[in-house]
Amino acid sequence: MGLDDRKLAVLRAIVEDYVATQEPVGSRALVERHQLGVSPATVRNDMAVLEEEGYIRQPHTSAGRVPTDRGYRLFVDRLSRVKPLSPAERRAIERFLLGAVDLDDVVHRTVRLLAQLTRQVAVVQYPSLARSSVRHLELVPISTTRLMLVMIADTGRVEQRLVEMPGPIPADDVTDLRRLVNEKLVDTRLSETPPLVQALVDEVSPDLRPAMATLSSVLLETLVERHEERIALAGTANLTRGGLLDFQGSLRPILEALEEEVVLLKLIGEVEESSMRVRIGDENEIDNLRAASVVSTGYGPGSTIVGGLGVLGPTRMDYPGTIATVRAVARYVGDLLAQN
Amino acid sequence: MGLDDRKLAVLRAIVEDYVATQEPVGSRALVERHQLGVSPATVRNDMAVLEEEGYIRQPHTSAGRVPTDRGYRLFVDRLSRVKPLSPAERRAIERFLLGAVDLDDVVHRTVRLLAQLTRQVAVVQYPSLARSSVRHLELVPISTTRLMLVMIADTGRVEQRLVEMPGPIPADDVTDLRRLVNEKLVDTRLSETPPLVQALVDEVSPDLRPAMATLSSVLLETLVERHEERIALAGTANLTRGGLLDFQGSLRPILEALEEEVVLLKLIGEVEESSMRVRIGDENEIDNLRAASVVSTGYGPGSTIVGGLGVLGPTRMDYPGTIATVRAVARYVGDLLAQN
DNA sequence: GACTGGCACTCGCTACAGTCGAGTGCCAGG
DNA sequence: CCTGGCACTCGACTGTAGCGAGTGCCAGTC
Repeated sequence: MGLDDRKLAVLRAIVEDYVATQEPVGSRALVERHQLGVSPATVRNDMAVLEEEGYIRQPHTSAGRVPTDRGYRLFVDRLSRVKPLSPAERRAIERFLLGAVDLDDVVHRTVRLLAQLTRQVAVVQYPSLARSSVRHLELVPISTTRLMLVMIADTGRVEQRLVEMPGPIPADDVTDLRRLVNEKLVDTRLSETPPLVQALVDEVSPDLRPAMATLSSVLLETLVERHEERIALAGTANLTRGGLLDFQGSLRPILEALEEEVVLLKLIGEVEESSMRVRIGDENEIDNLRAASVVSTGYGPGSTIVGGLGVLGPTRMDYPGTIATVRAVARYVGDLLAQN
Repeated sequence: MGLDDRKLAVLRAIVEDYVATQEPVGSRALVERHQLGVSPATVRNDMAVLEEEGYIRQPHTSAGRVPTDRGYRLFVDRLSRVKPLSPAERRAIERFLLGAVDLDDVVHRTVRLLAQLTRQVAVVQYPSLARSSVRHLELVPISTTRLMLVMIADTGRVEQRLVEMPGPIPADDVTDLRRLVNEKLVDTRLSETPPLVQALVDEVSPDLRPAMATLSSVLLETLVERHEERIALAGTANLTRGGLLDFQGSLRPILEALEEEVVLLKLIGEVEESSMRVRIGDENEIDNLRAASVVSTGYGPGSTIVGGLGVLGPTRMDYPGTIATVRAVARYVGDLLAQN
C-alpha cells in the first residue's frame, strides 16, 4: 500500500517520459533515461504495484505504462516542482501586455499570450460585474424614446444597453435620471445593487416614475442577471496538436463545450481565493471534458480577485510548466489592473 | 467539348448524391437513384467526358466519381435552384431574432442561428464603422487625467476607449470638448472623418489644445485605424461533422484561419453590393482554406450594406440550401436593423 | 528481505498473399 | 447514338506468419 520513494520516482519518470514522447513507457526505457540505479526488473515490480493502486495502466498487455488521471493527480500534488519561468518568457509576457490601452485590449492580449505560451486553449474571463463597483452611469439620448445606458465599472468593464422608454423623454428628464442613478449607485458593488435599483423608483417625482421603472428593470436585467459575464477564448487550433491521440480521437465534445459560455464560466469563473486550480480528466464536472485537463486561477489587482483565467489541454500536459505560466500571467494581469 | 443537357444532369446527380452520401458515386448507383433514362454504360461515357473537362475525378482507379471544385462551381452557377426555405425555418429565424434587445444581442443570436441552421461554422461581422455615421460622442471623466470616450454609431455600434490625458482636466473643459467633437463629427461617416478630426485641434482655445490633441489622436487611432472591425463566430464544433473526411483529414489549418480576425474579415467583409458570394475550395485566397467553401453576403437596413455574414464548410456542402439560408438570415437581420 | 538476471509468454504491429467486388473502359451490335 | 457484355483494375478486407517490445514470474545472489 505505501509508496516508497523509489516507486514515486518511477511514477514521476513515467509521467515525464509519457508527456514528452506521447508513447507508453516501458521498464527498459525508463532505467535508460533516468538514473534510478536499479534494474528493469525491479522497476517492473514497482510498476505492478503502481498499477494495482491505480496510478498507471497498460493500454495493451504487451505495451508500456501510461499514467491514469489519478497518477497525474499524485504527480501534480506531490511530485512536481513548479518550474520557474525563464527570463525570456517573463520578458515576453511583459512586452506583450505592456502596450494595452484598454480592458478589452488587456483581455485579448492576455488570452492570446496564454495560448501562445502554453500552446493550449486559453480562456480569460473579463472582470466579473458581480465583483465590480459602479464607477459611472451614463445616459445618452438616441432618439426621443430611446436612451443608451452605459455603465463603467471600477474594473474597467464597460457595458451598454439600449433602453426603450415608455414615452418621449425630454433632455431635462434625462439629466435628472442620470444624476439620480449616479447618486444612488456609484461605488456600490453590483452584486449588492438589486434592492438599491428597485428602490430608485420611489425616489423620483411621479412624472418620471414610468421612465425610471423601465430604466431600473433594464439595469437589473442586463447588468445583474443576463450576460453579466464575458469571456475570451484563443488557441483552439492547439487542440489539433498531438494528432487526435489526445482527447480519445474526437475534438467534437471539446469544441462543443468551448462554445458554451456557461461551461467556460464553470471552468474558470468559480474562483474564490487566488489559489491555482487543476482539474484532471475525470475530475471535470463537465462530461464533454472528461478527456481534458484544466488549469485555472483567479486574477485581480493586488490580492483581490475580479475574474478567472486558465488553459485547457490534454490530460497528458506539462503540468509544472503550464501551472507556472498561468500563475505568472495571472500575476502580471493583476498588476496591470492595479495600475488603473 | 460542349456539355449537353444530359451530361449536365449527370453532373448534377453526382453532386447531389455525393453531398448526401459522402461517398464516390458510380454509374450504376446513379441510374438507379435518378431517372436519367439511359443505361450505366452511357452514363460512364458522359462521366469520362466530365472527367476530361475537369468537373469530376476518381479518387482511385476502381472507385466512383467525386466532384472537383470546378464541378461544384458549375453546379452552383448553372445547375442548382435556390431552395425556398420551409415555413418552419422562416418561423425559426423570426422567433430567434425577435427578442433581441441590442446590437450585440442581434449579432450573437444571428451567428448562433446561422450555425444551427446550416450546421456549419457561421461568421458575422458587426456593422462596419467605416460604413457607419457618428450618432453621438460621450466623454466620461474617470479620474482627473482620464476620460472614457464612448462613440455611438447610427448602426448601433458602440465603441469605447480609455483616454489618458496629458494633464488634469476640469469638468468644464470636458463639457467644452464634448460639445465640440459632437458639433463637428456627428452625422459624418467615420471613413471620411480623419481630416475633420485633425482639424479639431485648431478649433479650440489654446489652453484646451493639448487635451484635444490627444483626444483626436485617440479618435483616429482607435476608431478609424485599429480594431475598427468586430466579428462573431459560432459553430466550430460543426467542423467535426463528416469525421475528418472533409478538410482532408486535418482541422488544423481551418481552426488557425478562424482565429485570425484579419482572415475572417477577408472572408466575409469584402462585400460591396448585397450579392451572394460563393467561394469554393481553391477559389479561396487564403491557403489554409483551400479545402473549404465559403458562402457569404452583405447585410444592412434596406438596400444599403453595413457588414457581411456567411458560413464556412466543406466543399462538399449543400450549396442550394446553404445559400438560401444565408440569404434569408441576412435579409431578416437587415430588416431588424432597419427598424432601429 | 530486497534486488537482479533469465526465461517463457502475450499481443500489437507489419508484411504478404489471396479473394472479392465495385467500378471502369472499350467494343461490337442494335 | 445508345446499350449489353466483357476483360481489367485496384482498393478493401481476411488470414497467416514473424518480429519485437514489454511483461510476469522465479530462482539465485548480496
